[in-house]
Amino acid sequence: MTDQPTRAAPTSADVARRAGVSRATVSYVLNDSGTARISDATRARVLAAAADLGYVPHAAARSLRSGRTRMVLLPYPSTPMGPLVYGFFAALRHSLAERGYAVASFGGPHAPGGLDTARGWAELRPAALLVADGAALTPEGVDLLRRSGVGALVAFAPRPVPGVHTVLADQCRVGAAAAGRLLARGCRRLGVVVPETAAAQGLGLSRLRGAEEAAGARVERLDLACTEESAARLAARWPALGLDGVFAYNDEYAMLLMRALQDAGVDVPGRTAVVGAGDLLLGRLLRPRLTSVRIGLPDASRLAALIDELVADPGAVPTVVGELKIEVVARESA
Amino acid sequence: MTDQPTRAAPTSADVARRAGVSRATVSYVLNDSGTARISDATRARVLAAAADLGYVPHAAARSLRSGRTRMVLLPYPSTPMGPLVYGFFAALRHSLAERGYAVASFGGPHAPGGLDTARGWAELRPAALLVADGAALTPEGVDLLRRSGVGALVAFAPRPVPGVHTVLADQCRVGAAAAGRLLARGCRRLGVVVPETAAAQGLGLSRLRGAEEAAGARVERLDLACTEESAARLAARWPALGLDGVFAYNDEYAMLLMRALQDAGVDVPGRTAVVGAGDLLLGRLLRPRLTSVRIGLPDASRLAALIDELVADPGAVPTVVGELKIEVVARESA
DNA sequence: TTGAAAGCGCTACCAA
DNA sequence: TTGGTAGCGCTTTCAA
Repeated sequence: MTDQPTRAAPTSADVARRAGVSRATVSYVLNDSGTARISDATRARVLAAAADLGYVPHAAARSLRSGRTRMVLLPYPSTPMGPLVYGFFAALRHSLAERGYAVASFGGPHAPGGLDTARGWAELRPAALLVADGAALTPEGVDLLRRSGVGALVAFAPRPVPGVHTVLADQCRVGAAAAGRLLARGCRRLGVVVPETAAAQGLGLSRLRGAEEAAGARVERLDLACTEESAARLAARWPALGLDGVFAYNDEYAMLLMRALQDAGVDVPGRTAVVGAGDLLLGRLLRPRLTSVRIGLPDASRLAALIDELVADPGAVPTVVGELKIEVVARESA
Repeated sequence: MTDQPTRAAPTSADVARRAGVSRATVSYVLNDSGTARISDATRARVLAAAADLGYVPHAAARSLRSGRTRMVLLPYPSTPMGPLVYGFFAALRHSLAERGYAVASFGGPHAPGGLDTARGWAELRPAALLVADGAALTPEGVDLLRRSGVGALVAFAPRPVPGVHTVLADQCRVGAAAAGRLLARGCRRLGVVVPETAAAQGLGLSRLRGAEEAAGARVERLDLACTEESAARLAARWPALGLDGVFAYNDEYAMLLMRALQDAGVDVPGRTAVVGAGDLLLGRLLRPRLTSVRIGLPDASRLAALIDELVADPGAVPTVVGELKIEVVARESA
């Protein structure tokens, strides 16, 4: 411990005392309040005092008193974020910051979307909440959040969530689009990769289901970990599997699998066609160039505008406010 | 139920009224306070009332009253996060959550590390602050944060930051290690890629400087955008550049450049050796396999433990608390 | 075992 | 143009 006296953080009362004015005046000056007109001399004294003391307003006190927050909560999804989602989050942070919101991402290893999680979000009394993983939102959770004063409640979910503005994001459609492409190319026996990572498995299973719905019983589930060894093992089984088309979950797994198949002497796409998802740059750098399912997320600035409106008018009736654009980008691998 | 629950969020006073007890009792029950012993009957009544009303405590009010927070602030760095940093952040969130902290990531388009940014962080009165981009932390900013009560102040920075527990993270060393590898292989004229993206340029220039310090004047700066076109343009100039070794900023840029060089008929590593950074899985999938600079981040759980200690004893003298482990993973490309 | 009451730091209404 | 002041919702000491 240093022998320096630990000075407590200065409060607005300290600033007022130093400037020789009241706390109200300090508040007026520091918030540039239009209601009260402060003389330039007083204003300067207050500002100087605040700067001298290194005054920093207390966000919790402010929001407690004012009853509202300019915070948008953007919890981390339970599935690992790829560059796609990460880029979207960054763009959204940017757009919302332009509108004067602070975007906060929280995320622990909690069960996503459950009542406890919803309570944890509600405790922060955010102005808006955007849930990437909206399927897990329960009606009780939605009710809790609404009653706690969350103005804008937006979720990505496969189907409309009652009481919530929903962006339709059905991962099945990704699998269906991939399977559709493979079937159109004449593939008869399809494989679909499901990541072994627990966190990514939910997404993988949704995509698998979509492929099954599109291709019927001609689909084989392929569990794959994100390692060269796992891919090599899968590739070694390939002749026995007898698959002529595979949807590899996403572009990264596709790169992993394609490399293993090529190393095992399986011609792509001649013997087996491969489809990825995400349409990342890396797919265009592979040889053969990777056919991929493009996943078009909503426009971040438009979503920010929507959130802004909903915060201003929290009574708006929840509707479907957007949808993922799913399309196959055909290249050489399938 | 005699009356409809109000639209406004119920407070602990509402719970107290419904349970027929005082607000103090409600607080005791809901916080499992050891100081006061509450009869089981009362406890049950309070819990039932809270559940009925959908009571959610108000985090701001709680932290205002108690004067402390269990929040660790982990602002987004100004440089775009790769999978390396993202994974580290996720692990840290996990470790800190185990210790009862909520990790919050904020990030707007603020000037990183400036005084305004520091004030923005200080307003939240976090228990701890971990700055990835510590070089921009000014002494005034550090002072402000300290005085606002931040217990643990930890930063990643190229050199020790006064008043801050620093993890030494000098990006020059990445460039130096790459250049060292290339020189050891006998390369005479080196290129170093600097990303054109504004956000990544700072990191790129640091790595370039490190390479220059290691290799003297034999280094050529190569600006490259993250697109195939940009890479093709660079590759077309390659014969004129006369370089026999290149450090490509990171593994992704290395993949991009290597593909362009190969398409332009430049043999890798025969004609030009290529080194990446980050040691991602994708480097092992490329042919030739990518030589890469591994960047070992600190152990997340150890860092979480340190933060926990510092929160408990905020007077601890700031020291260097760790260092990036930089090592070259030699493969085929260099 | 429970209740009354004093604030935490701040904003905003109402007087002066 | 400025000051007094009443709370926002919560925790916690002290009394009952």
